Amino acid sequence: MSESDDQCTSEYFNSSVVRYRKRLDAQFYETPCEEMAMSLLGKILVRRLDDNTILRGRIVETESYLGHDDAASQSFKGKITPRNEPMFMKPGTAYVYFTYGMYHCFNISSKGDGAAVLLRAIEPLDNLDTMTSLRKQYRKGPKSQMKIKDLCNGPAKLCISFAIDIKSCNKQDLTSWDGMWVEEDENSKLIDTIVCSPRIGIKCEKKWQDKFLRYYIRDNPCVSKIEKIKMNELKYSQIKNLK
DNA sequence: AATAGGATGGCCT
DNA sequence: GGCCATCCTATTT
Repeated sequence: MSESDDQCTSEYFNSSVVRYRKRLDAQFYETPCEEMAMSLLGKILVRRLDDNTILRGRIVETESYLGHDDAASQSFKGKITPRNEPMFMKPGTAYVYFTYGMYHCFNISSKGDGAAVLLRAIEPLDNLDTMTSLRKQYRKGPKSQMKIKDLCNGPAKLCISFAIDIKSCNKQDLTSWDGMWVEEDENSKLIDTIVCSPRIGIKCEKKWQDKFLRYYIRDNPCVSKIEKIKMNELKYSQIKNLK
């Protein structure tokens, strides 16, 4: 495999057959925010560290931030600041921001006026030892045992596990950068049900606080939080326009 | 199992 | 100066 091929695809093994996963391209990201958030479920996030270690995990939980009309969005009413500028950049641009004085959150810009999708949880797949090490070195005090499902089950946790921060990742183009990208995966077509719920941790006008703009794969153990009451459930095969 | 409070600093008004 | 798309630990039930 040539170096340029390596930037666009990766190989994996299944029943002794080498298959190739395709990097999601500009056409994939050229999609309205809510559809993109659902389409990203099941896809594979890939991160290449400076030492060439490749981290992989399956995206299992996302949230839509719709931009101009969305009271919970940092780009509400079209507000552009130095921080949220990537929300207005080309679909497929990484938007990483710093929050609560110590954490990062990772979004991908979508089609739409200042719209982006927040990645909230990932099922770790490759190089879990590196992810565990990154998480442990971030903590202070005694390092308690880390379960696999706890490595990336939250927006800030997945940033730590995947070494995603502003300096290294913000404003990068995921369709072309060799430090991080998202891959197609045939298993994403096998998702049975997507659960929709209100978004986590937002405080705004109730109308927008209550909207079902969070999406996760039902029954996946790596989702950040499961609500006690029954939420909207959508059959994956019946959702229109998924890529 | 559920809840409360502290950590910690950039951003925006 | 207040807010914040969070996480972790300790405490209570």
